[in-house]
Amino acid sequence: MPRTSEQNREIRERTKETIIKAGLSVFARKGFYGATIAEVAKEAGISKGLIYNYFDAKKDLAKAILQQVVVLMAGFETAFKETKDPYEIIEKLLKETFNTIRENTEFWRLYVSFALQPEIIEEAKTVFSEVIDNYILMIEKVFRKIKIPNAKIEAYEFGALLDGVGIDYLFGKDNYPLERIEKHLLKKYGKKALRERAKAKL
Amino acid sequence: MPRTSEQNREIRERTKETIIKAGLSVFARKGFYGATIAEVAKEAGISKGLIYNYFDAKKDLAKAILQQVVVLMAGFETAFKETKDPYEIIEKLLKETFNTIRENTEFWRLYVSFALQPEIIEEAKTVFSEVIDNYILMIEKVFRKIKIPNAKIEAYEFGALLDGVGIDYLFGKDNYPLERIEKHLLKKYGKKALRERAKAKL
Amino acid sequence: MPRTSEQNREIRERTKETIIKAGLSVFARKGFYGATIAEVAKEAGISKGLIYNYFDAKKDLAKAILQQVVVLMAGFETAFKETKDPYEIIEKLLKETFNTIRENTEFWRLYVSFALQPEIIEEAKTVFSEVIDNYILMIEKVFRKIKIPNAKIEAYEFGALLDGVGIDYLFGKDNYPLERIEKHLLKKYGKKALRERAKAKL
Amino acid sequence: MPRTSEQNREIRERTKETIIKAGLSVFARKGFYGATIAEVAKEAGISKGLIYNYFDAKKDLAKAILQQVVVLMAGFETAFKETKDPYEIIEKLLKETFNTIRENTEFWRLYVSFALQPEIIEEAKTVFSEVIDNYILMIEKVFRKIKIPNAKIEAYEFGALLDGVGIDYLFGKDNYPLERIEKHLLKKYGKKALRERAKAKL
DNA sequence: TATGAATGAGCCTTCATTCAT
DNA sequence: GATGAATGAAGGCTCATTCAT
Repeated sequence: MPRTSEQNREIRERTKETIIKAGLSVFARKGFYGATIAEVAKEAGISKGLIYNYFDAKKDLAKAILQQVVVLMAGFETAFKETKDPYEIIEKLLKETFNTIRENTEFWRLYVSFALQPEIIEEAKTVFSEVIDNYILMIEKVFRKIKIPNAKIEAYEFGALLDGVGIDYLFGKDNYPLERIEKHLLKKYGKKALRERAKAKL
Repeated sequence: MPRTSEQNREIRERTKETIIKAGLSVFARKGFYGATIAEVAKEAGISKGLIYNYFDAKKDLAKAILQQVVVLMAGFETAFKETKDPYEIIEKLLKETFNTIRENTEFWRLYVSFALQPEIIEEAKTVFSEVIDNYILMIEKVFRKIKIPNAKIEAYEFGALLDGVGIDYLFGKDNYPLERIEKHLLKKYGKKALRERAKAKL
Repeated sequence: MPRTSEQNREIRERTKETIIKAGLSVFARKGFYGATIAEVAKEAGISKGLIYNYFDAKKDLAKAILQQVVVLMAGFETAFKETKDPYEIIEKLLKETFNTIRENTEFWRLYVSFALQPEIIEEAKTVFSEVIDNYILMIEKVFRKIKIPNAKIEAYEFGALLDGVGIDYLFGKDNYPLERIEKHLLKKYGKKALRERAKAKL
Repeated sequence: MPRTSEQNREIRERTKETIIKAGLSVFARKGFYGATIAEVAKEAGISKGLIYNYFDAKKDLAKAILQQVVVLMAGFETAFKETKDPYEIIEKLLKETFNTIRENTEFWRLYVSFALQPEIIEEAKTVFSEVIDNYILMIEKVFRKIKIPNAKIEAYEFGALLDGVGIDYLFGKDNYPLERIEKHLLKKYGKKALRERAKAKL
């Protein structure tokens, strides 16, 4: 008895998911060139050939993974849309970012890798630009709400700061004082400090 | 009549230089895996084989390029050793960094690439860690001199900030408000602002 | 519908066989360095890449061929384990060896090549040493059984003699009086002659 | 002042000698394919280029080396032309051969290598055939003189025996009972034994 | 849908050979 | 005659991709 098309759809979806997940893992660990279709297949527990049933080429798998990364990052942002208190948003954002840096280091690396090698996936740059822009925009709004002067540029600074911490941590993982920096920034961008900065301008 | 060994030394030096320069360019554009020895040779205007007369393997060329990058960065630092006024150091440092980001974008990219792929060159991580550590240390001293509280962690923040700006600029080059951020930071880390921060602590 | 693993096993076995056979032929004709993976592939009627689906490196193919040679030689020996009459064993051994020299000349050449170039396959020396040792040991036993004095050293002589004939035949194939030497040795190591030698000692 | 053509001739001769000597050494150690022109040059203490001033190609150097080997072997033979006593000739021959096997192992290997890979030097086979033929012929004469029956075929056997010992020694150097075999053969081909064999036939 | 054997283009590397000096 | 920098052909090996089943 052949499968119904509904069953097939489900299978396809599940398999695709599996492949992307495996790809995410392998790509993050090895980078685009270092990763092998064979290894992705192995990690996914399927055959090499099957991957080509779902993706036309290695690059297309990378594209799908990129999308996944974007989705994850988007989810990361929207998580704060419900939070009302702007100070709380910032605090959560900081904590969440530091957690990501700490725990999903490889994931971070993938994110940077993609962005650094636009020759692999043209879309990468555009896609990430958007993500970053949104991120910055969100921060900007928050800053604006709490009357931080120069909100826009301060938002850029905030974003760069976190990206920079992430990068520097990647470089010198073992000795990087990630915790201390986190505390430092939590204070610097804490309610009290931000309020003072807002006042100072007046 | 054979060439004198002096002549040969010169030739070798020049050719090596040529290769490294070409390598720097190609590696920066394509990344280690994306770059091809053939392309490096073409860019250098020499034969593939000749490269192996100077470097044992692709990795060794990468290593040499890495060294070059380090030398440049080291020169970058020492440039400020003569400057006495701490406020001036910071100003110069900022301006210089922004110039590098703006003009040597590809160079920047290579720097990050290397650091992100320690599988390629083991030394990369160590080497960059040291460079960064020195950089941070220098800033820390300056901050300490002008009584910025938390000098060490502030130095880390400063370094991360600049790295982050560099990265974000790489991501979204065309729309990134590099100039405005530069101005912003020049103010934020300007004499006046820093003095206030020093006082504030008291 | 994918092939059953049984089918795959069969395919792999057959292909591997094909490759080894082609390798044996090409290696014997050209030697390890002279032989080309491309040529082996061509001789096997497959693509270059496929060889690496079965062997990690050229050396490993050589190793497999070496094993094949060893298997053949081992089979060669065991063939006489059933024969009881020691004189018959020697006669058969001689005839068999001369047949091999005559008909499997290339095979012989490969055998010697491998043994002469242990840089290529470390195991070669060990492996062949064992084969030879066994061979000598077998002869020694036979000699001992028929009371030939100095059985051990005579066995070494016997082995050297046959190896030497093989080599000399390789050198000067066309003019080498292989048949006459065979007859000569059949007589010299024939029942009658050996019995006399045994008696002589008394 | 330019060199006289006589001086030049001398220089050329000496240099050629040096190259061949170095080549002999390197080829013996590494085999034809394993040896490198660069290494030969280094061993000779000259430049790569200079070799091509004396030999058109690697093969031609090999050919010259081959000739050298032949000369050495020929000298080996002629050394006995003066000896009158046939028994002494055989004894000397045996001792000399075993010495060569023992001390000039690498040289032996080269000899065999050349003979085994006629695709490298076509002449090798012819040349060695001649050498061997002469060798055999000489033995044959000696055997004939002392009335050994079947002198010709016995000579072939004698030659094969020595070649075989050489090969087997190459295979299993460390454990091969070279000394004992030497003694054994010295007895077997000693005056007393040979005389008996001569008588036996009558 | 799924498998993995098979293909072949492409890349790194070696090294005999050439050539400017 | 001598040097060694430079060339380029060739070969080993990898791996994305195809295809028969």
